[in-house]
Amino acid sequence: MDITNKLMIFLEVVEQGSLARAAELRNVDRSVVSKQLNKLEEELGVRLLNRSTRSFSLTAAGAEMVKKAKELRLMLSETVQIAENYHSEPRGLLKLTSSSILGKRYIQPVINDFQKRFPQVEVELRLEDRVVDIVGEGYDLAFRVGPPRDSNLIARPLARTRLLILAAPEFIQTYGEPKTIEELAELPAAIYAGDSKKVHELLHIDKNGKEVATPMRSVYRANDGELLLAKVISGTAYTAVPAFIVNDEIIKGSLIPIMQHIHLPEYHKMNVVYPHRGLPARSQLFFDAVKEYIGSEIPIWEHNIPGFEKMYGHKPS
Amino acid sequence: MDITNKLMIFLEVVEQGSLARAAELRNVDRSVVSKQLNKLEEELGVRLLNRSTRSFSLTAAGAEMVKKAKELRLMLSETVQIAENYHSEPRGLLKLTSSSILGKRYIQPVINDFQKRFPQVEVELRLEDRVVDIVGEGYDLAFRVGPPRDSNLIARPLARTRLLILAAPEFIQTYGEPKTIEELAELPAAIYAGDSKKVHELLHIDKNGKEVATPMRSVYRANDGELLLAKVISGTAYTAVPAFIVNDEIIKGSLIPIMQHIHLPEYHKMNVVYPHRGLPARSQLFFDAVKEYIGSEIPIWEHNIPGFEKMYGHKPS
DNA sequence: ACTCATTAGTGCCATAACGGCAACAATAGA
DNA sequence: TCTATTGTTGCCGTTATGGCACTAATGAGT
Repeated sequence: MDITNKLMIFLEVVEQGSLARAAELRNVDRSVVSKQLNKLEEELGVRLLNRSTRSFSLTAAGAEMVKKAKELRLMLSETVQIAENYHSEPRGLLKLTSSSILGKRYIQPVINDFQKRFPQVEVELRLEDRVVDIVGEGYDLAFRVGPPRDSNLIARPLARTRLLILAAPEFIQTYGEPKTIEELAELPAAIYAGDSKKVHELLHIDKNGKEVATPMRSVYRANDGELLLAKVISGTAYTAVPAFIVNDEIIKGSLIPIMQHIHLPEYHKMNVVYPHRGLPARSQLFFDAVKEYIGSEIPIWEHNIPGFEKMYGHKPS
Repeated sequence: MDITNKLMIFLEVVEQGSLARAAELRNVDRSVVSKQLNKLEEELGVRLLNRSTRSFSLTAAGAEMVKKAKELRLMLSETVQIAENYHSEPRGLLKLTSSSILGKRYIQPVINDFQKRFPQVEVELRLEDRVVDIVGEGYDLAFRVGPPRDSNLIARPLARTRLLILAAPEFIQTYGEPKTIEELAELPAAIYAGDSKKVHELLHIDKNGKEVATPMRSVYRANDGELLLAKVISGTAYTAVPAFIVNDEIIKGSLIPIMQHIHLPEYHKMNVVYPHRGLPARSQLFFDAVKEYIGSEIPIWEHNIPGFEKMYGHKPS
């Protein structure tokens, strides 16, 4: 193992905050990281990290070396990228992350065909509803709703996602169908509560064209869309969710879009996020495959909602 | 061995023009280079070189990869440089090249003291009168007379070198002392003939201030200054040489500066040449040590030529 | 066209480096 | 004070490296 790889290990230790986590990330023993770090410092003749068993700090040399190592990593990935540009067939590992539903419904179904077309590509799909470190954990693509939080990442739109408000027929029988926002606000709600966001207010556009936030009376929270739908189907709450969460519930009559007359603002787009320009071919091809699967005009999930175009004040595309 | 080192091997093959020469440079078996190159191509999934047993050509990918590899090499050396800046003591190998006389007379004598001061520095001094590839052969410093041929190299002046015309007393007894350039031109001459330059004409500045080249009647050529002096001491030829070649011959009376009244132009400076800015500490320190040894005003070799300041129309410093 | 010196490639094998395991010391939080 | 976790290091099995020997290819010289 030579100096560049050792520098990459060093960089990962710094970025992950511990040798142990860097080792876990690399799927190697902690001793490997410890020994290679020691060797690096010996080779360079300078201490990079002051470390104890629970923490470390960068030396001045280490801080400067971190910058250099980042440049090296970028350059190395550009180098590999150059080679990949000459590949007749895409190859290598494609490491993807997305939220649970996104992954199961809209990514997983694409993979088999994709791998038939490109048998030399290995795909790893990890469903993470938490905020992940896309760069640090080595993802090629991350599928997300909303803009990325890290401005160093690049986001490319995949599809629009629009909200709708759902209730079960039994819920309506029990509470009556609400006609105004005020009436809705009094009803029990199931809301999404993920690591990074909670939807505890409903935004709508009033008659004057202003965005108004109305608190929802939360009786249930979950970080999984399917859990939310299950609660709503049980007839004990309504929910406001993006359309991609809906499967065939509306078609089957298990769920009914309610308050269709109100004007909801456009929700965040679904994006693909990745670390830097110049996607490997396999990433670009997979992105294209998912986009084709979802549909570039009307997303596939909107086909599960008859008449969706006319609801909630949506403008036709 | 991982990808960076393999890329460095690839680059060296390209720069050296053959696997065999790259192997020689690295002091490894040819099979090592062959195997690592093949591995690199396998890892990148692209052919970099089309090769036969006698030649190779770069593929398009290879050409692009060469550029990248050069950037990587530069970045790696900057990385090592950063570390070296933090060394409390200079350390590592200092690889030097110079011509034979330069090395023996003005570099070798500096090394012991230098290594007493900096015991962690290993010095390799190679005497090469041929043109060497400073970058390709991994030299830290090259000691040269005259400007470097490669504009990517940096030259820092070390000392002035001035010519003088020497003959033995016996030569003068045999041929008489020449009084004009024309008379000199008729006499047998020993001339320097290295790989890169031959001194077969004598330049002088005439009464009108113009540089005039006068052919020398060569009866002897050598690529070593000491060989030239030996021939001149034998009384069978005169020579025109830079002053640093002279040892104690003039003081002992074995050689006499002749034609002192003519005006010789300033000769090339002695330079230290190195590949790029940001010398490692040990290089800078060695440069300083040699400069101090030679003398920053009047070079040490001029002390072997009494009255040299007043000869050949030299302007005082 | 032939010969020859040199180069590139590859199988085999000894050696060195790598990576994992286990044990231990250090440490931060409870 | 205790405990869980982290970083370090000795030891050992595995893997990669590097060298040797051999072979095929090739360009220069005759």
